[in-house]
Amino acid sequence: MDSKKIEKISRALADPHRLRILDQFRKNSNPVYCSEVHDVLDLAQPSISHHLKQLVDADLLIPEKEGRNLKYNLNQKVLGEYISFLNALKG
Amino acid sequence: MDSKKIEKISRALADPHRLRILDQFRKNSNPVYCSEVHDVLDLAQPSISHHLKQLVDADLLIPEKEGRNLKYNLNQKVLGEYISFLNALKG
DNA sequence: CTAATATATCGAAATATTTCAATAAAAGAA
DNA sequence: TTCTTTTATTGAAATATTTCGATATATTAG
Repeated sequence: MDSKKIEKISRALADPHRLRILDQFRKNSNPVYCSEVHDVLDLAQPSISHHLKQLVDADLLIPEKEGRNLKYNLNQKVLGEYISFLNALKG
Repeated sequence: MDSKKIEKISRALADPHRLRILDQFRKNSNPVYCSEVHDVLDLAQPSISHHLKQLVDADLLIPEKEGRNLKYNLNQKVLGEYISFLNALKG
């Protein structure tokens, strides 16, 4: 994983709302629905859309349409690669 | 490790210059001197000071004065806790 | 088709971050 | 003490991010 990608993932993780979104995956496990995120975050709809986009653009979440709804799966592969980078840094 | 700290560490990692600073630890191993960072980054001195401060404030680097100079050690404990958080998220 | 629901995009305001010149402070050298 | 070196702080400009109202798009229901 290159440095630009590490930076992007780190930035995606650097926000309290986005961390709460990710926390849903620990509580509910995959998948998490957009509407569930709406229930948990006290933000306007465009803001939630923005935050989910950051996570998808960082490849941390994989979106999938399901009719009118949108569900997200955690990208364990990318998360694992990010963790590997940090482990290598740790030495 | 609480959410605020995860956020702070993530933000500290979300910058190309700061990632290059951390890369020095992989190349040279501990400790890394402030002057070495200066040699590697093409930034004005106050900018380097700013970036090092972000890393220290996030507890990723532990500063130590050595005469006029300043050296930094990687905080492996905190880095390990951050990795643990990510592993728990990964599930 | 029309209405309702779910999500995305646009555009602008508010806020945060990055950068550097200027300056300050700390510490050793002369 | 005075000079030099090393790092930190201040203040301001440039840039990036977050937020939301308004609006657009997509999909299903009736």
